Amino acid sequence: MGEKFDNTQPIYLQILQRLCQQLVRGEIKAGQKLPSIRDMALHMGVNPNTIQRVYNELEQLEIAETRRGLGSYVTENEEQLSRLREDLKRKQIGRFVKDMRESGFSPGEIIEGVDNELKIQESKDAEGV
Amino acid sequence: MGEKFDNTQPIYLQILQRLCQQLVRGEIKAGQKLPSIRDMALHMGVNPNTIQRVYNELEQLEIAETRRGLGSYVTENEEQLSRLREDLKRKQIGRFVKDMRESGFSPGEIIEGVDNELKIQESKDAEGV
Amino acid sequence: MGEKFDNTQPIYLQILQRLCQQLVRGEIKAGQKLPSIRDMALHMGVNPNTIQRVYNELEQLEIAETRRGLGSYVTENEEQLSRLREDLKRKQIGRFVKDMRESGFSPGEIIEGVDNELKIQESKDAEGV
Amino acid sequence: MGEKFDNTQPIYLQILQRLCQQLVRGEIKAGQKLPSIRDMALHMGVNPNTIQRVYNELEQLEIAETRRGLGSYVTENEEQLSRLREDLKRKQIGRFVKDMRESGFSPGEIIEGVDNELKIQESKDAEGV
DNA sequence: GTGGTCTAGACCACC
DNA sequence: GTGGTCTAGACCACG
Repeated sequence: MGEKFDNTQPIYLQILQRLCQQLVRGEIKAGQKLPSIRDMALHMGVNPNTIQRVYNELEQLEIAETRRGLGSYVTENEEQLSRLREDLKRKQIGRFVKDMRESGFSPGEIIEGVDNELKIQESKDAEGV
Repeated sequence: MGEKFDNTQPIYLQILQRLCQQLVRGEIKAGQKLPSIRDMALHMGVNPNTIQRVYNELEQLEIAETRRGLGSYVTENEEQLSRLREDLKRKQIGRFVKDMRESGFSPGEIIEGVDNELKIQESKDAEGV
Repeated sequence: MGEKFDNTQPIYLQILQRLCQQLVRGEIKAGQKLPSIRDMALHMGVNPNTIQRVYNELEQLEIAETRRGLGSYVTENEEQLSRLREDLKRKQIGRFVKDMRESGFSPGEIIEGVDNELKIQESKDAEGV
Repeated sequence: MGEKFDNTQPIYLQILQRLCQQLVRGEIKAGQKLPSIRDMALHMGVNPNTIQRVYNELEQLEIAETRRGLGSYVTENEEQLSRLREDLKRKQIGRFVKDMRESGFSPGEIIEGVDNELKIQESKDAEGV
C-alpha cells in the first residue's frame, strides 16, 4: 500500500498502465482471470467505479473481456498481447523522441542520456537486491 | 494557425511546455521581455487569464519574473536557464527509461528503438525540406 | 457575518492567512477534511475560484493535499504543521524586528512597547468577556 | 543599487516607508529639501510617476510640502516628525501583537521571540562591522 | 498600457 | 458530488 497515485494523471489511467505493464512483462497471462472489480478496488484503495472504468478500457483495447456473472478474463489471443507490446513500445519511444527533439536535444545527447540512465537504474536495482 | 491544442492536457501546460522548449532551444534568451499577457493571449487565441497562469508558473520555476506595470522578463541568470535545460533532459529521460523498464523492455530493445526512431524522424525532416 | 475583507490585500491571501492561523491554533487538525470549494465559497461569500486559489496555495505549502473528486485534506504529517507554526512565528517576528530597527527604535523601546501592547490587548479581551 | 523591491507590495509604499524610516532616524531633518522627483527617480531606478506619488503621500501625511518651482521640503514643524515617530511605533507594534495573538502565540513566546531576534540581529550588525 | 484580482458561469473528467 | 480548466468581462493599482 506504499504506492500512491500521481495527481497529474487520472487514477484509472495509472492503473491501466500498470496492468498493461504486467501483461507485457508476462506477469499476467493470456486467458487468465482478473480479480473481481470489488477485490481489485479494495486492493488498490480505490473506488470500484474507477476499476470498472479500467476494465472497460481493457475491453475496448481488446485485451480483456468481461463475462457476465463470471468476471473479467484476459484475451486468449496471444497475438493481441504481442500487438499490445509492440504498440506500447512504439508509442512510448515515438513520443519520447519527438519531445526531446522539440526541446532541441541532439541525437547524440539523447542516445548518451538514455544509455547513462539505463546504467544508473540497473545499478540501483542491483543494490536493491 | 495550424497549431491548436491537445484536449488531453490543460492548455496552460501546453503553452508552458512550448515556452520551455523555446527557452531550452535558445530561441528565447536571458533577460528578454516576454510579450504582454494580452498580446500573448491574442496571439495564442486564448483567454488572458490562461496566459497569466502560464507566466505565474514560469515565475515559480524562477525562469521569469514579473515587474509591476512593465511586463514579464526572462531571468537574466543564465544558470537558471541551463539548469532548466538539464532538469528537462534528465526528467524526460528518467521517466522514459523508468516506464520502458517497468514494461519489461530490455536495454537493447530500448536503445535500438530510440536509435531507429531518431533516424525515422530525421529523415522526415529532411524530406519536409 | 460581521467579517468582511480588507481592501488593501487580496481576498485569497486573507483567507489563506485565516486558515493558517486556525491550523496553527489547532482548530483545524492534521488529516482533517476541508470544506469543499463550493461550500467554503458559499460560507465566505466569495467566488469558488477564489477559494480554489487558496487551496492551491495550501497545497504548494505542503499543508494540504487535494484528492480527485474527494476534496481537500490537511496533511497527516504533523511535522509539516509544527513547521508551519515555527515558520510563521519566525517570519513575523523577524520582519517586525527588522522594520523596527530600521526605523531607529531602540531594543528597549521595542520590548517595552510590545509588553505594553500585550497588556492592553489582553485587558480588552477580558472586558469583552 | 544592490537593493531591489519586494513584489508583494507597491514600490511607492516601499519607498515611502524608507523615507519615513530615514526621517524617524533623523537622517532627514526638519526643513530639509528633498531631492527633485527626477533625481530621486534616477537614483532609485524607478519611474518618476512613482516618486511623484510618494511625495504626494508625504504631503497628505503633512510631513513634507511641495513649493512650486522650488521642490519638496520636509515640514519645519518638528512636532509633526515626532508624531510620525510615535504613530509608526504604535501602528507597527499594534499590528504585530494582534497578528501574533490571532495565530495563538502566547505572550511569553512573543516576548521571548522578540528578545532573541533582537540579539540575533544585533550580533549580525556587529560582525558586519 | 501593464499585471493582479475577482466574479459569473460554463464544461469536463473524475470518484 | 468533487475539483480542474477555461472564458468573458470587469475593476483596480501600478508605472
